[in-house]
Amino acid sequence: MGYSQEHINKTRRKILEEAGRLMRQRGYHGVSIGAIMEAAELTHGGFYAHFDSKEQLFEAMAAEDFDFTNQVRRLLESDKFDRTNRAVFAAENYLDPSRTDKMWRACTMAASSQDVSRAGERAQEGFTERFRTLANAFSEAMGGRASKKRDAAALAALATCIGGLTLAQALTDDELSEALLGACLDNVKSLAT
Amino acid sequence: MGYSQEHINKTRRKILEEAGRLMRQRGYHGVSIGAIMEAAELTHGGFYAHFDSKEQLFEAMAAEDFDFTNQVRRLLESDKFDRTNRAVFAAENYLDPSRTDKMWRACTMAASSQDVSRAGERAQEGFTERFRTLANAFSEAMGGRASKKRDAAALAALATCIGGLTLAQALTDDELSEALLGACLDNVKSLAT
DNA sequence: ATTGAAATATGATGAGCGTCATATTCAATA
DNA sequence: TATTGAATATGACGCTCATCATATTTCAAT
Repeated sequence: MGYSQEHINKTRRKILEEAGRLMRQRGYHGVSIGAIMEAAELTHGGFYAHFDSKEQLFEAMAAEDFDFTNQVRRLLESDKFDRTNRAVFAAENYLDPSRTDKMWRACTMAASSQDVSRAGERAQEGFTERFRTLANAFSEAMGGRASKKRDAAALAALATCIGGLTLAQALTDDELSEALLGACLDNVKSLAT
Repeated sequence: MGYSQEHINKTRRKILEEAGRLMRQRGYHGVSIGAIMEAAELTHGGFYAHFDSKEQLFEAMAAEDFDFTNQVRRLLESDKFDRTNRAVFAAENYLDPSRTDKMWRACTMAASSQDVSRAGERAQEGFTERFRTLANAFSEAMGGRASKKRDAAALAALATCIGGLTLAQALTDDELSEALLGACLDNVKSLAT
């Protein structure tokens, strides 16, 4: 009876993807349920068949999130690039100046972390778990053997990348923006070796 | 006739301060004009005697901003601390774990940069100018003589500090949070020498 | 003391919001 | 094919919001 589980999952995922895209772009309070459902090619009322509330949607988005952050993590974990330092390769990818484009707000950490810090504990917990996973992947993708020191370097590198991209997206001066991204990349390079 | 210029200026500044505090804490869309004016001990209608719109208020806040960022900049520029590296001293101050407290969202760069990146060009211009000033002050507070390399190191250090604090504020795990701040500080130390 | 322009307060408007009650449509099952 | 429970659509609710028109208060200049 009713729709197939596959269709339901697909719809839920579509809503999550559009919600993520719009919330990264316009912020949590800058997007309405109606706008999200419209982007998912549904009507506003049906939303509550998939989520209990807007807040719960944000929690799911912060935790699952089909976004660029996860792409980077997969890149870090892939063993296709082990010839050289994978962490540096990922950072080069991440700090690409074209990411500064307003339409390219693809990384939740660089676009919505401040919304997360204002959200409830559940959203923060999901975000924290994702961050921890990313930090581990980053550390393992760096040079040298596993150590507290390497973990710390990975944390600093992450902060540099995410902070750099966040700030670059807020600057109007393209020259300054690119200088910032370049400086961040250099910093990651020296941290990774 | 009417109120003294001093009183007007004081009121305008009070509104700006409360707006800054509330917007850093709850986000641009999370605060109403009414809430801001109430915090400034005025009523909502009088707002438009001081600002044309909410957007213009945000522009003024991003540009002037009586916040912790400016305190840090003044610390960087002060020559009271020239015995050792002022940049490291400022970073130690900035990356204090107690800043993670939700009530302590004092730095515009670590609390509102994502709102700025979603705002109009005027707000971004003011923010950019403030960032540039801060970056220059940071570079001058670092070890070694002036150079492009030192400027780049200052940019990376800024991204690390601001990114680190932003992320730490979004994490629920205090241990991870402190490890992150510590790793960022270590990174700034090595960048500053 | 009077004045008057500007700051502040009051109240209203129209739009948009999250949520929910209800109706309709769908497709897997019997 | 008929049934049925869930997904989706429609429409409405109460509320909050930014903004503005209007009234009131303030106090420096006269």
